Formats: sequence, C-alpha cells, structure tokens
Amino acid sequence: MPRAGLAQATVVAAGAALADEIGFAGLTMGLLAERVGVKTPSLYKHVASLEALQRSIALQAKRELGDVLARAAAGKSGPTAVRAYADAWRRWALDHPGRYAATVRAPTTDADDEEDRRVANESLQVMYDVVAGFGLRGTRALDAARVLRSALHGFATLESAGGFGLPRDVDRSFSFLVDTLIAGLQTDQPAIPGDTDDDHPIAHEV
Amino acid sequence: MPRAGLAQATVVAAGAALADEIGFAGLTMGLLAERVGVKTPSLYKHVASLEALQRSIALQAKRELGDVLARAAAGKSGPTAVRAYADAWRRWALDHPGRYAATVRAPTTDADDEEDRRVANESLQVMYDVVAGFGLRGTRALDAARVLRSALHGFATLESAGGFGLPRDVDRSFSFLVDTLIAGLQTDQPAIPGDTDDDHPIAHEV
DNA sequence: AGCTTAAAGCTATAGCGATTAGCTTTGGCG
DNA sequence: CGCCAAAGCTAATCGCTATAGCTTTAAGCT
Repeated sequence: MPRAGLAQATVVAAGAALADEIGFAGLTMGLLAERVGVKTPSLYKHVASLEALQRSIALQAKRELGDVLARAAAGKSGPTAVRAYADAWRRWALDHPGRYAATVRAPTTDADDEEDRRVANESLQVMYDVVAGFGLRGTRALDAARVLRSALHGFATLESAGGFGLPRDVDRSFSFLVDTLIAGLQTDQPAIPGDTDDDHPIAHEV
Repeated sequence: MPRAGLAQATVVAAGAALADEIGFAGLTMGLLAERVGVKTPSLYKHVASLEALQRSIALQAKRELGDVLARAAAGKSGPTAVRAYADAWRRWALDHPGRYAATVRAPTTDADDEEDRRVANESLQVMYDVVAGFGLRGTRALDAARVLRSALHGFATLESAGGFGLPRDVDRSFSFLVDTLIAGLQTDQPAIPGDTDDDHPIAHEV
C-alpha cells in the first residue's frame, strides 16, 4: 500500500480544516483519519492523542488569528485601529468557526505551554498597542485589553453559535458594539488608587 | 431494592449541580447515575437521552439566570440598573459555571423550543428595560442589548474558563468594562438610515 | 542492484460511554 | 390481597479512543 505521506503539520492542518466544517467539538480521530486517507490507529503515528491534536490545532489557530489581527491593526491607531482590529477578529471567527472555538481552550500545564504563552504574549502586545491609541497605560491598558477581548469574544461566540436570531441586522449591531467601545474608551474614567502608569507592568495573559 | 424516588425534575437538578462541579462538558450519564444512586440505564426512565438532559439543564439554567437578572435590575434604571444587572450576571456565571456553560447551547428545533423561546423573550424584555434607561428604542435597543449581552457573556466565559491570567485584578477590570459600556451607551451615536423607534419591533432572540 | 531498518500503515483488541432490549421488583390502588 | 405500570437491573450493541504487535514501504548505504 502506498504511503499517504503524512506529517504532523499535515494532520494538524487537516484537523483544523475539518473542525471548521463540522465544529471543533465534533472532531474525531475516525473522521480525520478518513479525511487524510488512513485508518484511525495510523493517526497515532503523528499525534499523541486527540487531546494533543486539539492542543496543536488551538496553538496554530492562536498563531493565525494573532497574525491576522496584527496585520489588520498595522499602521493604524485610535478608533481606526480598533475598528480594523475588531472587524478582522469577527471575520476570522466567522470564517474559521472550528479554529476559533479551539482558541478558547485554557492553556494547559504541558510542554508547549511555553510556545502557547509566547503566542499569547505577542497577541497581547498588539492589543496593548491598539488601546494605547486611547492614551491608556499600565493597569488601565490591561483593563482596556480585557474589555476589548471580552466584547469581541462574546460577540464572535454568540454569532458563530447562531445565538443571534436575526442575521440581517448583525452587521449593524457589530458596528454599534465597536462604536460603543470606542466611545467608552474615549471617555475619561476616574483613576483608581493603585493604578500604575508603567508600560506593561504585568506579564502575559489578558 | 428500594426505589430511589426519582423524578424528571430531580434528575435535571442533580445534573445541573453536577455540571457545576465537574463542568458541563464532563457531564456523563454514568456520573449522574452514580450521583443519584442508580445504575446508568435507569436514568433513561427519566430523561430521553444525554442530549435531552443537556437541553433540560440549559432551559432551567436560562430560567434561573433570567430570574436573577430580573430581580437584580428591578426598581433601578440607567447606569445603576446596568451595574446591578452586570454584577448579577457575572456572579451567577461564577457561582454556576456548569449551568452557565449550558445556557450557551443554541436553541434546538424541538418541542421545548417553544418554552425555550418564551424564557428567552422574558430575559430579553428585562434587557430592553435596562437599556431603555439610556433612551434607546427600537432597533437601537436591539443593538444595545446585543452589545450588553456580548460583553457580559465574553467576560463571563473568559473568566470562568480561567482565561484571565491574574485573578487579583479581575474585579477592577469588570468595573472598567461596565463603566466603558455605560459611557459608550450614553454617548450619542449617529442614527443609521433604517433605524426605527418602535418599541420592540422584533421578536425573540437578542 | 541489493540490504538494512526506521517510519508509516494495518489488523486485532481492550475499554469506556451512550443507548436499547427485555426481565424483575416495587408499591399504589381497587 | 392481588394487579400492573413505573422504576430498576442485567446483558448486549455500537461508536470512539487508545495500545499492541505485525507488515510493508522506501530512504540511505554499500
């Protein structure tokens, strides 16, 4: 029998593509094996387990989304940057529902934890740069990054899960969301005792 | 052998409690059976399937959360109402992670779809009332409700999944989120052609 | 060209979780 | 005090993860 010519990267990529089609939760070793033209147990020559496969897909997805977001925000600042960043986020989530779902998995305490953290940090840097356009620094920037992430993540999750009933108006609702965030971030908020103005005083993980 | 004295409601309640302890995704018929002191197949005398059990838990959870939110916002308006509503949302999600995860499941096209829709509509009404305090009506109210839901849902999901790295500051970040939303909703935004000012022109599902 | 050998596949198998079939026991009710 | 539907149970099936152990491919070396 001729070799299928698989490699770890091929399997992970196929898994990501399949997850986008049938949903991250519906991904099984059997379906993926069939997809790449091999019997189920053969997949274990390339990935350690379903769990490991899912982690690899998640890591790759985080990398891809991070790149897309960085490119979208490059060369822009303030509201323009936020809008571009937000649009790119939403589009990517809609275009890659399986991968997007994968990015939510909490980081494990495993080996590639390191790489995971690195990727997360890079994404975080981009987010910091975006909110920096509103004059936010230090812990305020952290808060703002969490605000941005929460809002975009919530919207993306609900939309891609079909949580909104009326597809027709979702575009405008998203614009409204982004405008609301921009307006809110532009409004001066009272400083809270304990706030710092240091740049990035806090490590990874928004 | 003495009867365990189960009823559909008992099983669903036990399932919800178990889901809160071990996670909605980790809920199995076997674990639930053990919990209620019965062998696995016996559960099928009370619930049609795991899928049905999950839907029942989701429905009950939506009802509970909706009640909590309605109570929290009762008698308040404007920013005060939003803060109370948001705090109640976050607290409930943190206190009932399994149930909260259950509420995300997309509504099915089944029999209790009806009941599901009714519960969703009641919750929507409360949300409309909350944003009405900002003078938003019609499609703008729909957009605002989606904004609120997305932001709160995103934050709750990330926090309860351990997505934020630094527990110490999460309280303040949440305040910042709510303040940002309030500030954003208070800022006048240009009307978009096609907006209506009718009250609730659109049915269920935010 | 032919040999060696690690990698890549495969079949067989174990084990777990959902679900169904069919038998048994319980306990409310006439 | 016996009837019978509901509630439990055991046995068995099916799909999915994972492991063990055998076979074949093909790359590299001579």
